[in-house]
Amino acid sequence: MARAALAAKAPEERRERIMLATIAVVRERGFAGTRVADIALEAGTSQGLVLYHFGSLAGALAACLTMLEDEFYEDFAHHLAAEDGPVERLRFMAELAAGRGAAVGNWGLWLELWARALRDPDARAVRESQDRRWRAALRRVIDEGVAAGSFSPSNSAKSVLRLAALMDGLAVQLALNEPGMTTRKFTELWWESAVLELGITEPAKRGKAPR
Amino acid sequence: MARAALAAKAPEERRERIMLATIAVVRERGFAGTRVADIALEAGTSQGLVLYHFGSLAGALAACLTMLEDEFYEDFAHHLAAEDGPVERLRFMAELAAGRGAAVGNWGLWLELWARALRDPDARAVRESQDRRWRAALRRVIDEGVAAGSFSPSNSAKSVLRLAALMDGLAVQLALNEPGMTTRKFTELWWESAVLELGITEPAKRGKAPR
DNA sequence: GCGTATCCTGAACGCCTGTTCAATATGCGC
DNA sequence: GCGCATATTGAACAGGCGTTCAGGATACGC
Repeated sequence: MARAALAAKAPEERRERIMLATIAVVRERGFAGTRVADIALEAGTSQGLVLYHFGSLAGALAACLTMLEDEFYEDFAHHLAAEDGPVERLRFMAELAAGRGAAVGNWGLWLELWARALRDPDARAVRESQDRRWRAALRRVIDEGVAAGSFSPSNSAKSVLRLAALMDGLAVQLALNEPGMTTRKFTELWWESAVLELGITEPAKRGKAPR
Repeated sequence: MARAALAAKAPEERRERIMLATIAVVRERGFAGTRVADIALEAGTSQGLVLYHFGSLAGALAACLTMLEDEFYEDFAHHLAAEDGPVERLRFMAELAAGRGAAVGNWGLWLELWARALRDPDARAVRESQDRRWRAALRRVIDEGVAAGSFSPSNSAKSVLRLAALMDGLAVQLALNEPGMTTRKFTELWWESAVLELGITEPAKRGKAPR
């Protein structure tokens, strides 16, 4: 029984280890620089096995993309629900976005994804889905804040677009280590914009809200 | 004499044609997908000549990067100076950014550049230089507006960062053809943000300023 | 006109790398 | 234990592609 479970799981574990290795390599070398040999080395398996499980290098990359997507969102939704009010939730999103460097898939990976999405339909689908989910979450938090009287945006749909876009733009600088751009600065700049956009009055209890 | 001038220029023209071809191919296939053969075909020359002039594929790509940089900025600086006030100039920058799709090097190329800048020092230098120049221009326009009494930002340094980042973020959506994101929407969203950030009162005379 | 430096070509070379495959190992049902 | 299905390996293969190179064209100085 124990051995049966192990046996049934062992290949699955190998498979997952390969996916994790793929993410690691992509993060280090980029999509264009990722080789089957690198993945195999990182995963501690043979090249053949990578192809056995995923059919091709492209297949492995695609699998790692969808894994990234799910992984990130699972964490996010879980933690977001734990926050106890719209202002806190918004604050949480700001900090999470700023911290994507440390969390799963740093922003560099996102830049890679954007560029790849220009040509690869899989990448495009993943990034579009991510984006949609992120904006929907933002939208929900803002609506909640409006209902609670904490926010008073002049046009909440536009505010969602702008605040989401601002995050992406700040992320570019963060990912490229623009001198002067830090996680803290990211949060600060974005939060001030949110305050301006949404007319936030009540300060967030969590985190060190700038000004 | 005429022949001498022709002879002296012909190789230079060939060289430039190759650079232009390189840009064209990169725009179509991306950096990772650009081959020496593609460039040669596009330029109507032999593969050998590309290597003769630029030493290597990487050399050709680097040359096309710096060419892109100069080309864009030349146009920009020229037209910006032609506008006749801070509000108009700011408006011009918004429209130019939104229209980078049509102008030299569409936004897709920029995404490529960002991703490449993660690993390639040349790309990083180009994109950093571009970014710095763009922000400096924004800064100058804003300062001018403050001096003229048209703008009253609470913190102009931060406004520059945010407005520049917002452009990049909106650009991602534009480059990826996010449904609902158009050149017009780009300008509209950004301009409203600028109004909010800078407390612009006087409307721009040029262009169809939203609201 | 002739030699020479520069420019240009296209074929050949050789490396890199994704993929295939035959052989081997592993574990499970019986 | 036996046989079969699945998993795993590593070596060989093949195609793509950057780079090299030997040769030819071109134009200029003399």
